[in-house]
Amino acid sequence: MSKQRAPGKIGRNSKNSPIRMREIADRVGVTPMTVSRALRTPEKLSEATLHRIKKAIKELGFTPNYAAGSLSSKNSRMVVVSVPSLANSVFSDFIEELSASLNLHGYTTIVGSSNYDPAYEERLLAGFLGWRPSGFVLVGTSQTAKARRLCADAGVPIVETWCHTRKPLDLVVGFSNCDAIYEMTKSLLDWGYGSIGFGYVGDMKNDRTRERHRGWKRALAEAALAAPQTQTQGGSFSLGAGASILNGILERHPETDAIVFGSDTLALGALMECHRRGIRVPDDLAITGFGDIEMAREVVPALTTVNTLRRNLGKLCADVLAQRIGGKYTGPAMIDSGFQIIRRESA
Amino acid sequence: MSKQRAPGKIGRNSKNSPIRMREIADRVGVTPMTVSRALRTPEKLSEATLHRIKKAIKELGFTPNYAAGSLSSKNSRMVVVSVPSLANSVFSDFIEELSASLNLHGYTTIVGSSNYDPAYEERLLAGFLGWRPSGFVLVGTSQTAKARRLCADAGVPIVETWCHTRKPLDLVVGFSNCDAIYEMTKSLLDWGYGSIGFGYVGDMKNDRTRERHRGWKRALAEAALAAPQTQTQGGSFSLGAGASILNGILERHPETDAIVFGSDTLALGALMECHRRGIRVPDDLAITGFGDIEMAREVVPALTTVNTLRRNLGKLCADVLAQRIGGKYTGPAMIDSGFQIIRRESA
DNA sequence: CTGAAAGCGCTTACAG
DNA sequence: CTGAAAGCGCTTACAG
Repeated sequence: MSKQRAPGKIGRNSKNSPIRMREIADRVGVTPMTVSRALRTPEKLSEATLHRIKKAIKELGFTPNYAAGSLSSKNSRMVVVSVPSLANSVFSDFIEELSASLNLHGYTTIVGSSNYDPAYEERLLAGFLGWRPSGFVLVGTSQTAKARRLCADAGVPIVETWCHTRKPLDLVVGFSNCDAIYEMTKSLLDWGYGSIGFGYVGDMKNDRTRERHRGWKRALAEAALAAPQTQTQGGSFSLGAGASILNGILERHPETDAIVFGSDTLALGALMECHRRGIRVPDDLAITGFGDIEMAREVVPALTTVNTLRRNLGKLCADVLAQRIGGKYTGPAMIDSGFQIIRRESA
Repeated sequence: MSKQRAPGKIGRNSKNSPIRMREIADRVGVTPMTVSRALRTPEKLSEATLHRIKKAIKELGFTPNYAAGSLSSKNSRMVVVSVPSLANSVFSDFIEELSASLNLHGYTTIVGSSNYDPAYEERLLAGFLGWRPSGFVLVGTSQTAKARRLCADAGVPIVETWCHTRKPLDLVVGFSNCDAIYEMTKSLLDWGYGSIGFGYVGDMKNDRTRERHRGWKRALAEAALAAPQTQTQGGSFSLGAGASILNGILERHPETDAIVFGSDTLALGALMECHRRGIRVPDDLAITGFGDIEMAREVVPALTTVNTLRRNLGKLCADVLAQRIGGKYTGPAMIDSGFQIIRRESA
């Protein structure tokens, strides 16, 4: 099927007329400044002039050069978003909503996916700084110290999200990971489970992992239960990691009757492993996740999990950041976006 | 947990020293032009000067202003990528690899997710044009005619991917959707299935859907089999849609012994529905997907599917586009990235 | 190997 | 309501 035809010249179809405000202005008989006003502050123009300019813009197919605008106004209208991963739909849904909402406010979104690697995240953020972003959205607080300084020193609004924190760079819009897992673990205790493990990936340098772990431990401590069963796994948030964690916990603590996982992906991987091993869920073992991705609802048995309202959160972050950039934000420095425990069949 | 503390002033930590090439130049005792050369063409500088400039850049923490560079060089080093969705990991994996590779080549990636809505995609692309991108990566060929014209008229390299096409805008790097589903359907026939349905979402305006449908039909025609069982579903590529499609096909064609789905998500949704309805897979019904997402490998029974090597494809698109932008691409106008039929338990 | 001049396409800050 | 001048921070295209 591979055609060996060589590619053509670029720009054949191009009109090759670099349309600037100058061209619009000339056609209408005004100066470029008036064209600029038609785009930014149309209310300052006479209706007749505005109408003719708009017509010329449409006819000539003019799109203003953002780089020029960014340079002269010192306002890039660009927002940098740093997420740990794109592969997990909790983040891709969040970004889709965030990006669409920011677009409505007139901002372009640049997404950096660090793959849970703070060093790579730092390099990405350092590079994005060249665009002189108008604002940042950072998932979590576990960036390197240098990366956090770089963002803060940019002197523009920052929204930290997907977490709570006592030392925000600027604004925080998110949920309490600790409270969410605390509630989930307490619910399991209420439902009669007594030997509850915790499964996660990576290490406690990650703020969300650390907080979720803390919530689990706190709930067990309050119930005067020991909290021995915890299991981690190097590598990434994969289904396979969930299976490994399950096996690790059951090997060392066969009495375990429930496992709280730090993500839906891990929980689903464990659930699949239960199918393979013939472990009945929830009769032999209860499993809970975190995120409420679509598969959580559709898998058999359906997964009990935490929903963190990620689409709402994306819109909220966008709206708050846009207001803050515009100097119109008057709300608190920290907004709790909440969460919901969703009980299904797996626990 | 929500603190009612008001947010602080922005830029408190900011050094408030707008570091430009001017500042670096002054400190070293050269002109900004020499600093510019240190970044773009270091081989043209004396080693001593280069060393001192690099030192000053590091000490002052200088990042060049990309907007200024973009404006003066008419080279934004920005690549626009348009995908139908971020939620499906086939695309998020592709983008992660594409974006990381483009970053290595010195390009910033702007991602637009259209949610399978060509009208929205057109608006997104039109907006991105303001950044004067250096290149485009477009998934599929089903953009609106106007959107395709906008990209072509930008006069920069374009890579169309995730497909083959006879009328490329510029370059094509992708796989044949028709061949892939043809091979899958033929395999099912080889494995003894005789009444094979096809499940998809949306309509035949989408080039990938159309091609996959064609592949299925062709395989059945070659085997002198009728191809009655096809079922679509409005809405999006969700697990729920997969379940609906399954039910629709089985209701109208109870003799169906295999269903080829146009995506893993649909296939997995159908598989879950089989669990709920007590339909044994593959004994009562075989199911195949498209994409080979992680869950395909881990689900029970594991899913037979098509792997389209999306990470390789992302890197390939990035490398080809970067070469083409640099005027160094000498390969064919169309590169076949291939696919693999992955047989697992579900068929 | 390095520099002085001009300009990229906008917006700011005055003026009228 | 509209315009003329200056400048944002780089790079191009000469010069030497």
